[in-house]
Amino acid sequence: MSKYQLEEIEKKWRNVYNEKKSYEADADEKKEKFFITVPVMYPDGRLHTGHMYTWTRADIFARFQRMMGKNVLFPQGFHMTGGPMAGMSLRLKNGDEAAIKIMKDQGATDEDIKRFAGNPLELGLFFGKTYKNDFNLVGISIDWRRNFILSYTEQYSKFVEWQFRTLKDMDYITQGDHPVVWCPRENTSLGDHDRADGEGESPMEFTIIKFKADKFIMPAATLRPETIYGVSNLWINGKANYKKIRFSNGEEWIVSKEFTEKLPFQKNMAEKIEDFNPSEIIGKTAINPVNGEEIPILDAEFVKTDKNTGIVMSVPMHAPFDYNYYSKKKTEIRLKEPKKIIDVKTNPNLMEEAIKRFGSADEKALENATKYVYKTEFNYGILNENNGQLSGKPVKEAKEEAIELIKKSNAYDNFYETSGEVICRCGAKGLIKLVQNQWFIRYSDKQLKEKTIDWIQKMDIRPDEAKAQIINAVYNMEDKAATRNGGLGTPLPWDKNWLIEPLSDSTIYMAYYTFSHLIKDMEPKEINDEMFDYILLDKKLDKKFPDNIERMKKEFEYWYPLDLRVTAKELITNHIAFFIMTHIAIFNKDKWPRGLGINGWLTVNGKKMSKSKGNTMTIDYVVNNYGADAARLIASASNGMDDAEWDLNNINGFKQKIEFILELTEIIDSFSGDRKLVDEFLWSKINYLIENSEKAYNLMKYKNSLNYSFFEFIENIKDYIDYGGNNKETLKYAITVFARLNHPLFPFVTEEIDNALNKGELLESYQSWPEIKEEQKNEIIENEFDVLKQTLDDINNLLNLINKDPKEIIIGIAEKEKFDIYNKVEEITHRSRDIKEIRKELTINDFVNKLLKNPKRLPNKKLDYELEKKVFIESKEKIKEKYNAEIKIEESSEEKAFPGKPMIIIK
RNA sequence: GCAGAGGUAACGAAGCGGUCAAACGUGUAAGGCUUAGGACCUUAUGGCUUAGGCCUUCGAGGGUUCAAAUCCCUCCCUCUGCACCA
Repeated sequence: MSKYQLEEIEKKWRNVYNEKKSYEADADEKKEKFFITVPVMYPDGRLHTGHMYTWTRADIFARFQRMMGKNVLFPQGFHMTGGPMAGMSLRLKNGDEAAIKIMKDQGATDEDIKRFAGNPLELGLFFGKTYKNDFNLVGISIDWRRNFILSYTEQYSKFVEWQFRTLKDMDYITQGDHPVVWCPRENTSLGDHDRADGEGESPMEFTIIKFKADKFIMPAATLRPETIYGVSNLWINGKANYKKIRFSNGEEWIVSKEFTEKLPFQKNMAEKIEDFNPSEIIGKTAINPVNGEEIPILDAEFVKTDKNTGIVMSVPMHAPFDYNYYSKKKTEIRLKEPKKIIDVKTNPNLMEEAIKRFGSADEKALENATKYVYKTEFNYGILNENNGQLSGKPVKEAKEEAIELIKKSNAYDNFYETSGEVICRCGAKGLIKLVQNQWFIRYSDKQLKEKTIDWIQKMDIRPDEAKAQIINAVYNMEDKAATRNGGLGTPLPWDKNWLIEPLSDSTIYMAYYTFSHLIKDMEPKEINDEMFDYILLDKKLDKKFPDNIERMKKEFEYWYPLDLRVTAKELITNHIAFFIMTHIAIFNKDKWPRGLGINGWLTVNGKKMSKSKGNTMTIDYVVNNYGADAARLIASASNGMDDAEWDLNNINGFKQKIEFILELTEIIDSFSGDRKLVDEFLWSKINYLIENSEKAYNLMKYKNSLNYSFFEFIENIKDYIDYGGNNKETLKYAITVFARLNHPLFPFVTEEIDNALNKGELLESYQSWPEIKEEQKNEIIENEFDVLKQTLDDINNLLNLINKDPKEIIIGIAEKEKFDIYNKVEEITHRSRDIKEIRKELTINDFVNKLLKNPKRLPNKKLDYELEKKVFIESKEKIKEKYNAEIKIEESSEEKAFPGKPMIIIK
């Protein structure tokens, strides 16, 4: 009959925790506080165990801190700002079958789906509810009173407005144009997650150089304006559709038909668009705006019209495509020798070399050659004497100056294209829209960066490796577009056409948790900036605030700053950086965040657990089948930022060991022996285990904590019994400590065990973490029991070798003199490991020679002659039982009897 | 491409100058228990070895050191982020 009735146990303690409101925390000046958060969730689908990973890790820390006697606040909010939920709602409204199936698979009824279709918020509220259930099931210790929803909770929107006005007052907000990948059909920006294809592609800026030809302008698009002095001709595709467009300033451009369709997304509308036949201009000349040179306009089929303007400037000596086609043309008509304008010292004939190496037979070959030439020239090229004002500049630095030059000649413009093809989920091809008058947060601010990096150096970051990454992220930070025009969110207070986007309205909301349960009762219109200035920035105002606001201030003052923010590694370069920087920008120094915990993914068979891979398990499934405590094993799957492999096989071993402890708890009264050496051994070990698990918990290295607090702990209890330990007090103490060390990991079953033995208070409710007792530590005893263990191993080995049942086993302990020499050498090793030096301090004999034979294996732990003997004598009965043979323990002067390695004779 | 983090036995993962053939877990194998299977217990799990021994290993190659998985250099491979997107 199984002792581990996990369902009953977990239900029982879940109820107790609920009744006692164990997770609800309020300001209490008498207790030290600890404030921990995990980022808000976007409730657009059911949670699975992969999500659980981060929250369980945070919860373990929260419980650990409670046991250290701290008043712990662990709140959790949701957010519904942004696009995807609105997108899903829209898809449901359009009757998209795939979308409907996704919802149904996650437990939504037809009724629900109808509701979602009209209102994305309904969808969020629906899943939000399931999240609360799932969290409670697993025992995530959240204070739900403080839950709120970004930016659906009206009071919170007031907070965000305050945040943005404050940033604006501090001059951290600017306005400007900004290119984004855009879906022309859905009329919205296309984030990576909204794309059917082309993840990771981004806007790429091309320079447009306006070449005059007749009365027209031939706008050539290029990534390399610095090659302007090397232009030999322009290319136009004689077989493609071109248009002539006129702008309000009177300029007339010749461009591809496709370009005219993209143009409105980035520039002012053309006044007039007419068809244009490229043959009208082929063979005529254009003027290089920088040096006035006349160059021919030539026909080329390779010119693609769906990229850029459809007009290409040709630099044969530095672009393999141009080189290839120009060479061919040269045999048809008379053309000038192209000019070489970039020198690379190590590769004087770079172009020939590239063509030879990659070939010129097809596009692929030419593309590879192009990559090679561009890269080499960019890194090592110098503009030679043919470059007018640019002569002598390294290619790396010439681009900006070339653009200046082109601007001066009134020939500059620019255009954005996607860096690769992007397809929207709706099927439309993505393009670049230049969003105008976009609002930015100035994260590029140098002083702010410096202050932030300074602070990050001082923060507690777990694991340590994450620190460099975060500093790097801040260092490279650019201005962040903070608004968007679609989806859900809080309108920007001074420009209500814009909504504040999700990564910008979620940088300091942790402060809101401290009073979210109080502000909930206020009418949004009662809430104003003055009040937030007073609560959050401690601005002394000539004004008396009502009691509720004083209470909010008190909560904020008590709980803030945030002690630990726990999140997965992919948020480092965006959310985490924004979060720290905004805190530093807005708050006083004593409110800046103190710590971070970063983790990797949860993987199954090496693949990230995610819905799209179909390798997930829902929370309720895991809890119902394996129990909440076992489900929490997830959190100990890894120590740091590396991905953590989740293996259900681990659960069996866990359960079995728990049962062992539960059984021991039940029969605890049957242990009635006196205290012996082996008791001292276990007491000493327990201190070692407490120390190490505490260290591991503090670093959030839960894989290590599990090792110490669980596996090694049980091994030691087993050893204790194996070596003849039989004392009730010792075992009771051991199991009590065991329960407590494991409580953060497995709250329910450990509460049960502790309660059965001690009938005390809840482990969550007072300083229940076991103390380390220095006076119980005894290194030599631990060493001598290692000797015992090692000796038993050796006996096993020998028995395997000789393969017979032993009648008698003689264990010969070395003489006291040998121990003295051994310990002396051990002591000397701390000063010197030079064999010659050690020899000087000893009288040489055979034993000393043997001891010093291998410099790698010098004595390294203290031993004790009396103890070694006693350990074996005390365990004699147990050894006898084990091997079913006569056991003789005696002193031996044989060579084989070594301190820490008794002689073994098997008869 | 740029930036950061990693590569340890069948797998996950500790160790981060000497106690290292390498914790711990999982898997696998043998024996025990059981009518049987599962679960459980014991033992083994780099190679060789009929008395506790020897040899070869910590991505690859060099180097520093009496001593390197651990420190330094070069190379190869994997993961993460690159922003308006949750």
